Amino acid sequence: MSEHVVPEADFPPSLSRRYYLSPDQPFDLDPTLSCGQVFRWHRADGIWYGIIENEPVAVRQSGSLLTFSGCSEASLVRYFALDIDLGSVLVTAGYDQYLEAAVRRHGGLRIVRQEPWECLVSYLCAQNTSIPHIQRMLGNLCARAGDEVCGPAGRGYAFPEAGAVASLPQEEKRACALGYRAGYIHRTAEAVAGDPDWVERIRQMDYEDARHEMMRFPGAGPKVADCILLFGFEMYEAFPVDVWVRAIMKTCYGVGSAAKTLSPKEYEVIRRFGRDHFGPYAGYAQEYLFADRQHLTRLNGNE
DNA sequence: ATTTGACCTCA
DNA sequence: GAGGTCAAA
Repeated sequence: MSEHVVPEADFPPSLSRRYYLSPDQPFDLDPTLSCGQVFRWHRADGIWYGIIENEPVAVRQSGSLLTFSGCSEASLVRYFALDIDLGSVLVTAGYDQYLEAAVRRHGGLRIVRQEPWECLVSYLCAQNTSIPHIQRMLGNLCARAGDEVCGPAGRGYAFPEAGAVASLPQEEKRACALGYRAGYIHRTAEAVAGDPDWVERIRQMDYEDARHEMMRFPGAGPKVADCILLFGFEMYEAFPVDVWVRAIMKTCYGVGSAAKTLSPKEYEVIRRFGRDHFGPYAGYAQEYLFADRQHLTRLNGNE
């Protein structure tokens, strides 16, 4: 697994820094990093390894204590969104019985602040496949096109800039197991490399306009656009609808059809319901419902 | 304007 | 068939 951050010399790094969570600041590393919002973290012996701002980072949690190394406290707080008042977010998001059950089982899950470019590529990869495959694609891409980075927490690969992705030879891309997504990623990388201000432009738009703008990238449809705005741009009203969320919304809220495939029209109906029902933090509600999918899709909806 | 099938890869 | 998208009916 050389594409991941690995500790130097095969023994755990000394996690020299400490951060204490306050009692009114719920946070849990495990559900946050394993819920499927990020794909480049991995856990070994109770320690999570990943990259924040191009630096290898190691983090461990025991209760309210976070021990970590490789980045500053400010970077850690920012990345894991520890400055967000999760309690009031979830109250705002409409605390119904389903959300309550999901929060009970996955408490402390936070939406992390991903880099927009990495987030964009990640969700182009994420269409129509499984999480292990997504992890493999991104790991391959970083190992082949990203710079190697070292630090006190270990070593790994930075996520490659758009220019580096665009200029990665065709056969190298194929070897990343991107499949037909390679074409999307190549053309999107070219567009981004030639438009360095794209992030600032999106940031200045409201959610609906940003969504429209995101869908101009090849391979970015409604689902991908909503994921990037939610995970990469802090637009918490975004309500991505995948097959799981669709099933949950049907089972628990009676929204949507029984058709085999999810049409653009039905996507609109469900995301609008989500936004209206859960409010400006609908995306947070979506993450908790998604995290609890195996439970929620087994309900009969009549209780 | 809506619906259908192909698409890489891996399970 | 999968945590979709696109282009062609």
